[in-house]
Amino acid sequence: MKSEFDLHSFLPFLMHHASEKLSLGFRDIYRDRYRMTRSEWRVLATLGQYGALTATEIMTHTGLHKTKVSRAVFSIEKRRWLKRFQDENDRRVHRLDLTAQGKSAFTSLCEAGVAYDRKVRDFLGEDEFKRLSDLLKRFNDL
Amino acid sequence: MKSEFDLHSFLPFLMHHASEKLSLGFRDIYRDRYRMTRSEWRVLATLGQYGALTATEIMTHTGLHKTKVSRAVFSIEKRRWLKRFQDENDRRVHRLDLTAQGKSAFTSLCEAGVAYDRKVRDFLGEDEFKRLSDLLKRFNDL
DNA sequence: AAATTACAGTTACGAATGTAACTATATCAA
DNA sequence: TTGATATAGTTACATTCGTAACTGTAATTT
Repeated sequence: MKSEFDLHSFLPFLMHHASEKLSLGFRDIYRDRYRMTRSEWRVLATLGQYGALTATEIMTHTGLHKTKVSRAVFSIEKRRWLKRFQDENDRRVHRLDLTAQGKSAFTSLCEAGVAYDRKVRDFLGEDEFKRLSDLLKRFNDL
Repeated sequence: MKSEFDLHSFLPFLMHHASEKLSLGFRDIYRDRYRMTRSEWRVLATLGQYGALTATEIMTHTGLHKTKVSRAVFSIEKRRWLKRFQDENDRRVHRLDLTAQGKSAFTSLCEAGVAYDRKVRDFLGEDEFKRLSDLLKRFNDL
């Protein structure tokens, strides 16, 4: 069976592999250090970076499905890494804010993130790294 | 809380987003057309491209975990898209080969794949597309 | 040859996921 | 105001997933 199609050159396949390699490399860090899942890491990172947000705002920042956000928030709350505050004007909404412990975990993982970033940057080279970042951003408009 | 870390510029995050966008675009096709999962599509594509293989060979080609391969093979077999042949020399091993129906599904999805590829190529531009492919391939060595 | 180790592939089980339904609240329209 | 519709977030349920244990066979060691 022959065809002009080659799985190993198929961009979704290539991209997925590179993406997994990259994601898992960093996942090892937050998993081993704090037993966190990817959703939890993303929620933590978003709250750490932007301060208090609602679950919906976290969704739009991270692209996570609302059930994932809900579960990740619950799990982070259980660790006492965040507190909820009911919104005064809209009682459906909870403001979510990291505690000191949550911030400290965020800071620690940020450092790891920067280090990981540097490692990848060194591997690819500064120019290629930048080029790749820019290219990937274009996919938002696909 | 401020930091030099920005989730939206973090390569694992960027890459994952681009990857999902790309993968899901194509997944719609094999899912709607044949109700297939990603693992099933990959196994089909690999068998279609390389002819009869063992489960282990499929693993190395696709990077899928062996349980995923096992389940995908089982599911494709149930559709009668592949047949198993026990290896003469090693009875642990099964040679897996697509049936005419399997090949026909593969051919149909290949065409869709080539079309999808062209669409992405047009979107990115020929040069950028090539550059991205090359860049992604480098991640195998990370 | 018997015992041990390695390997191909499957299965069991708990964890994570996605869809859809749900609760509670807010907004809009008549 | 009341009734209909929309939204924030959670929960239930079925599916999928990954890890580890398992089965059967082959290869290696003693």
